[in-house]
Amino acid sequence: MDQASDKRAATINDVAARAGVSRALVSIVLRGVPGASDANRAKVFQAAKDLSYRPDQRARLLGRNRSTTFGVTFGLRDETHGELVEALYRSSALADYELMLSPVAPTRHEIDATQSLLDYRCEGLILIGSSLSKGELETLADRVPVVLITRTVHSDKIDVVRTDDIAGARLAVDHLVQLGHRNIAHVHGGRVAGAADRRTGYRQAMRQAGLDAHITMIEGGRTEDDGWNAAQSVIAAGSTAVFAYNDQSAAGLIEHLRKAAVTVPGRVSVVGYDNSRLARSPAFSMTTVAQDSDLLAQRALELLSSRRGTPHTDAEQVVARPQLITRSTTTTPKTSVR
Amino acid sequence: MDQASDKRAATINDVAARAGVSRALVSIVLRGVPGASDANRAKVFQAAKDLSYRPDQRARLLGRNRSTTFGVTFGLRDETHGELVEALYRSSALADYELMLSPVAPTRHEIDATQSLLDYRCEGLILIGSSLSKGELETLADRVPVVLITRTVHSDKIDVVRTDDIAGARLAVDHLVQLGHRNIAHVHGGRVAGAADRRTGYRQAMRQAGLDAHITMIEGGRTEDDGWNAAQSVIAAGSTAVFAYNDQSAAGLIEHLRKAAVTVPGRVSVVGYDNSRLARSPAFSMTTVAQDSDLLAQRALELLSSRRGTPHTDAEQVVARPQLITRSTTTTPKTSVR
DNA sequence: CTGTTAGCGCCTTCAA
DNA sequence: TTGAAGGCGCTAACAG
Repeated sequence: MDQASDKRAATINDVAARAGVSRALVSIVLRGVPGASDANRAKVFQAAKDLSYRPDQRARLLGRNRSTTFGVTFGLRDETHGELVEALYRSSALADYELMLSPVAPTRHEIDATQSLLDYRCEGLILIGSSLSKGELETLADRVPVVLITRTVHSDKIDVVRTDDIAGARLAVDHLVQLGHRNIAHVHGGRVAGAADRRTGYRQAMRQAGLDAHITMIEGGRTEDDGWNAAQSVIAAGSTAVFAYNDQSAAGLIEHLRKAAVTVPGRVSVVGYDNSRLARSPAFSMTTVAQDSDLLAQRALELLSSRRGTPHTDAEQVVARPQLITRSTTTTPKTSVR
Repeated sequence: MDQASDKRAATINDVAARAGVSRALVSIVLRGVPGASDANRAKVFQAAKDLSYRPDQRARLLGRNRSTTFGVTFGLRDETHGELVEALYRSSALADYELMLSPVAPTRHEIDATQSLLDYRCEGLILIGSSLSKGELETLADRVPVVLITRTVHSDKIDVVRTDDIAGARLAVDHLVQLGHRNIAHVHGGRVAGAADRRTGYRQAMRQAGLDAHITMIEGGRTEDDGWNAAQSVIAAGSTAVFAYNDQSAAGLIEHLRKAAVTVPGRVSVVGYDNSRLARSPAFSMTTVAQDSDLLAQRALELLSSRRGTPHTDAEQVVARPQLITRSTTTTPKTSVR
């Protein structure tokens, strides 16, 4: 076994030598472009297989001076980001683009994450739940097409693909209103991406239902802890229903309520957001608002692909429709409200 | 702004031209190796800055015929994998190695994930929670050093860095025994990485406590659903305590128990595994067994770094000690057991 | 201390 | 259909 001793990976030269043809021919055959006899084609394939040859990506992309690679930043701690990344891989399998991942974490700033992607000369960047400033984003967009998922920015240089969170929030609140709730609180997401829209949607729906007086904003966040910490305020406010920023915080809230002997949905109904694993799990079986990850991913990829050559003319805003999923954390109010 | 119109990224030639020196000199200066006058050094830095130049990684790594990059595969759906990846980035910041991520998902097999890493000529592979067969792993190891995290394999070609799960399980069970429990069940992890060791540890600890007769294995898994589904069996078995495969399944189990009016820890104590976000959250505040992610990550990186040149002589098995973290899902049994 | 030269592994004309 | 030559952007060994 000459490749165990000689650990260096096989190159195109090795394949050419073994097949007894020129390097160029190997390249032609392996890329599947016309220009080789069937006999040679077979020889090359055989040789490549024998050597378990795979072209060096670095050389491949460098050589043709294109990377055909899109860079993706995402939060390692954020479960919904993971689902989007999965969806991106699913969609990109069909396209002729590769994906390169660059995680964001408390110890790895988003700027560093994008920089490393740029160092590989990615031809486009997909930023999931970015928290970069508009200025930083536009600086990036000057170098390479950028599309945001799960976050909005008003700039003609940056494409945005997102769910209509205002509509999503309204879906949630309308559902609760229809069930007969009036004291509906919102445990919001603070400054997190998308939180502002969900607040807006909540307010709109409440006003439209004539419940202006019952609008109750409660400090929250995106983690279980944040939901947990909001429980006291929910109880104090005498709400019979809560719309939470996301499923995670809803889960923490539900836990705390139940621990305080406030049954869910018996005494308080709860609606989450994202239709995450947690919400789907029988442990919570949570009524929630689902985003269409596959659609978002697909559109993001399409936008980036279409940006080749065309620089940031006018950016597009793709807005996907959310969907309410009714499970078992919501029901009609038992107690009439004061 | 010539770089907005000319969108092509600056190359080393551009920098050299602007600084009025040769390309080689630029390379020397930018790499920080000796061999340039201070005057030129300054000029090069200035030029590079003006052009906001960053070397092309593909060319850089290709040129010196080393990638100085380790590839990492991980499960997008697995929260503990995310924590390990974070730890890897933390440790690698100190080393002279880059990391390249390649996710595993239902639609992206682990083999494809590793292949893509190999295509970039990573100099080492870190496989988190791999589910490849021993044969597949050894084939990989023939091409490049491989280290496994969170999974064991008995091969002299493959390094393993893991927590002593047998000890971890014993920690959990001993804790319950000391509290006075006797009917202690184990909701196990099935065929998932690490599950076998945890079963072994559970059995050992039970026997050692003279509780052979009370050994109760209950079908589980790694998700909330699996824990949820195990609840009926736990109740049926009349257990006063449960050691679960991991925090996620423990959470599902706790939810179901509470819903069935079986208080935790009042009627049943529960110990999880991993000290994940869920366990730490006040919503669960779970007694659990913690793995030292930072240590695992650091040792994995060290092993790979030391494997340069030295082929798979004898593989090492690094075993980290787990730690019991007592929180509020465990207490002394109230009901005496039959 | 500087610049020239020759690769790294692949792709892409172009002529044979 | 095939092979030779040049280039991608960078590094590194070598003379000047």
